[in-house]
Amino acid sequence: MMMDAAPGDDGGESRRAYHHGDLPAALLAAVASLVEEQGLEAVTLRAAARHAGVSHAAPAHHFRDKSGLLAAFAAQGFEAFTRDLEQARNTTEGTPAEQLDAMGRAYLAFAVAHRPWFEVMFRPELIGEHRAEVSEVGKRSFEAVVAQVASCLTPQTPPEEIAGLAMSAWATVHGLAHLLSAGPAHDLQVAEADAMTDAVLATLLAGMRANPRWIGDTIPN
Amino acid sequence: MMMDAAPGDDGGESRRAYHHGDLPAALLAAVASLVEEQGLEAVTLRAAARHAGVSHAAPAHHFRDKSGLLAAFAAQGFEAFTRDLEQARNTTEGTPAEQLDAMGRAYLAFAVAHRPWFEVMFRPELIGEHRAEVSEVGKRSFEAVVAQVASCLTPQTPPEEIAGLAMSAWATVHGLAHLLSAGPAHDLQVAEADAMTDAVLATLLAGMRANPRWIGDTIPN
DNA sequence: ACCTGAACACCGTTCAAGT
DNA sequence: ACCTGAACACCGTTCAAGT
Repeated sequence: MMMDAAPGDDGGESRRAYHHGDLPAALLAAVASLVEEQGLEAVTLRAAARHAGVSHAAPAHHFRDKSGLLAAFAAQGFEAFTRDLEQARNTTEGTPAEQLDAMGRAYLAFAVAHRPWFEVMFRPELIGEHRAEVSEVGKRSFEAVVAQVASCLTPQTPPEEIAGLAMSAWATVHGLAHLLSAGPAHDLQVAEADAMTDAVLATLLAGMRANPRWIGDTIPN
Repeated sequence: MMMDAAPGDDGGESRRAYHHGDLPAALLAAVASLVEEQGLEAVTLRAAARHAGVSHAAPAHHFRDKSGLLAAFAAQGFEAFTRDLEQARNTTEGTPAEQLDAMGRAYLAFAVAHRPWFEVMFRPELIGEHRAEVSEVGKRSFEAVVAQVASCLTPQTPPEEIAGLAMSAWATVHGLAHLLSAGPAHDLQVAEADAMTDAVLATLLAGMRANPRWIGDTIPN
């Protein structure tokens, strides 16, 4: 309430809606709070509509179906994710390897801090036919990692080799993130999470350092 | 039909049931074929009951609720999984490192060949309150990996260090498995899967070899 | 003990009808 | 254009009643 709407300019297809300034945004916010408070299973179209104060049929006018709503939610997540990854790199002064390490920790921090987001982002069956729009933004996250891995390698490194090492980094951190999320069910103590993170990142970086193309420990001039 | 039931001995709590010799087993088989044919979303208690030829209320007499049925399904999965991992080690002659590599490939093969099983096994929210029974068997899978990692390290290696390296191996392979499953949604070409597997396992083993405790490349006497 | 049928409170989706 | 209300076919779960 008390939104400072742009006074003059409220042009053609702007979002002045029936009950809200922006029902799509209200529904996405509803998804976020539902998933935060009651878990992913509690996210239903009807509950989101209730949360936004509209009828259960209203969401259909903005998202084709439930997976459309979740796809939009996942896309938002990937944008925040990419932002976190890039910020971790940009605020870390030091070697490319140290920046890559920081990105790995940012990855894990995101997975822990925004578990539901993370879950939707990597569960393609939830977004059904809407994969295209999500993989668009998801690719940008992956490219951020690839770029950093590339900066740890000699400029002549062929793309397939960069991709292989980037995949190593991505898979390692992603797997740890997944296990730390699902882990409590399999007796992985969260108390050990920090020690595990250090150990896993150390092994990953040691493996990358073994590559003859590695130059990640020298700050580029 | 035409089951060779034990002729004499069909003692007290044996599974001679109403319509089936074993409705619980029939329901688990129904879950397997449902998930195989139509995906995990198609798995409902009612559909499983239909598949088994019983009323929709029948499953409640054998599994407390839907998550109970899925927990039993996941437990079956972990047993098969452990079997595959141990078989990969036992049928690989060579260094401990080569056996570990074989286990990693068995892990990935399982995830690809039994994607739905794999999915249920590592989605704790699906099994709800029944985590205990699943983590019981799940722990055995993890222990198989830990044991093999331990055999790649000097006997004096402290348990925390073994755990850290085992977690590296587990997380790396698990992450790759997860990405290869969810990957098609994020433009990871399956065509590259084999190359990625080789690259990721090579980096993992290189990282483990960098550890001063490593003795995995010599066949124990 | 094992299973059924009806009942209840929820879903997602569709569609005529309202403004 | 945007939203509602009713309707439809599905769920999971419970529970009296049957054998």
